Amino acid sequence: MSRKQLYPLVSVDVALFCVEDGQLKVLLVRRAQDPARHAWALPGGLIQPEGDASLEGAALRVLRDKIDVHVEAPTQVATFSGPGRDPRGWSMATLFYALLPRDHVQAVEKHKVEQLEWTDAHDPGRALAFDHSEQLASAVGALQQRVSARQLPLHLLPQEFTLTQLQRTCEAILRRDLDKSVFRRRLMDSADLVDTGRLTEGGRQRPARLFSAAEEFRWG
Amino acid sequence: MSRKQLYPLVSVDVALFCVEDGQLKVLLVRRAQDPARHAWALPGGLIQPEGDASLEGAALRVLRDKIDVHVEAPTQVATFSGPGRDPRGWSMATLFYALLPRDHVQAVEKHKVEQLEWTDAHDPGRALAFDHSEQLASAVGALQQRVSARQLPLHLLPQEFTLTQLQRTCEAILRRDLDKSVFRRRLMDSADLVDTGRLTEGGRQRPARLFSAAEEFRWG
DNA sequence: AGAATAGTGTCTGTCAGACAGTATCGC
DNA sequence: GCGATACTGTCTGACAGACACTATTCT
Repeated sequence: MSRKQLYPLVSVDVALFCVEDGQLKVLLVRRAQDPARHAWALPGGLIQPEGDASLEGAALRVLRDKIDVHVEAPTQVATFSGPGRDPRGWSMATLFYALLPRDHVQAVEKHKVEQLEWTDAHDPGRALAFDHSEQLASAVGALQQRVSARQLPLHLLPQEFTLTQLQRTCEAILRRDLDKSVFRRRLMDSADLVDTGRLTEGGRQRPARLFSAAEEFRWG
Repeated sequence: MSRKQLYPLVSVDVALFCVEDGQLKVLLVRRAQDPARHAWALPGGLIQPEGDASLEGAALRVLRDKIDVHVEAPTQVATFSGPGRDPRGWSMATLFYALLPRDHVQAVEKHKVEQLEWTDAHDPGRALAFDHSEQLASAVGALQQRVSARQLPLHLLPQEFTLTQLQRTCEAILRRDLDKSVFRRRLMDSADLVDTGRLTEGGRQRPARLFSAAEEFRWG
């Protein structure tokens, strides 16, 4: 690209998280087009000023078109920029993360993308295209900070869940064990949780109470 | 502007803070050019892909060109976007804030800008151009969050300062009084402060110890 | 001595961590 | 009863808030 560049390339990238097998996972796509064809990357795409109402709208569109999935409230993390991060020229990418409930993890493959894969978000085990390795680390850090600050990652859980499931989810995000007693004591006061009155069934142990997110719960 | 828009307008805006008279202040400029000519706004400007190494570099350039000032480490807050925020079309602006030491507050006026003014950052007392009122609130919030999380706003202070000055600075940011004993107790452990061994002179009361930022201190 | 600001000591309540104990299910 | 998981109680140490106290300068 040797044209005189008046405008930067503007895109959004999305770190879509889920928790499975006690592990925080992120969705990676194998790129089907240049640049960085065949490399693993976070899903992303260029802004479409005609169609997008905002960067957040663009992030939702990317998830809808590439992964065929809808999420609540993508959260903006930061904007990465510079002349070197994309071979096509001066570019910037605004990074979002989003949380996918564990019972929605049937991400359907679509066109344009060769392959999808859920990978350990803390250690994807490969270099990602562009600056996406750095972006992923930022997104994980932002998510951890939120959870450390007592925000409950309820969007990662099914409609109804037990306190133990919630604890395991937080542990997967923070990558350390939490004390059950401390964890529950803090949740006593939480206005974000509603006791449904129902209990788990079918386990071969004492049933657990089922909770759901309060009507007013918002991530952010 | 009715041309079919392929690229969004990309700019940076900067909330430059200082603390003066026990008040957190932000630098506003009166715009000399359309759009929003004559309106008060945060200093900002369009990205120049030819010259800027990154968005942060663009923020530094804006401060240098418009205000003739250099600051340490502008901090990225968020990116605002949408078709409606600038009359010229689909636009996005990445917001930074920066801290100016109280002894550097001789911001020189330059061309392009009609007027500069330091204004109460918590209550600028006027509507700002574009979405800059919202941006300012975000920047203040981000700064407050940092200070609440124990980060010391040393870049707002002169080279050497007393603990009382530091406390007054934090109070101006958080807009509430802090307890002297508690404040100092926490600073005992801080690796960010170095006791210079010098004392204030010239006051008509007991001299105070002078501190400076540690070599390793970084904002962020 | 008195004003003014610098700096310290101490009591108390809150809360996190650690860990042990009790409860209730299936088998 | 036993294994397994759900849930609760309690001790302790760290720390924040509140507030009174001492220290050191100038006038």
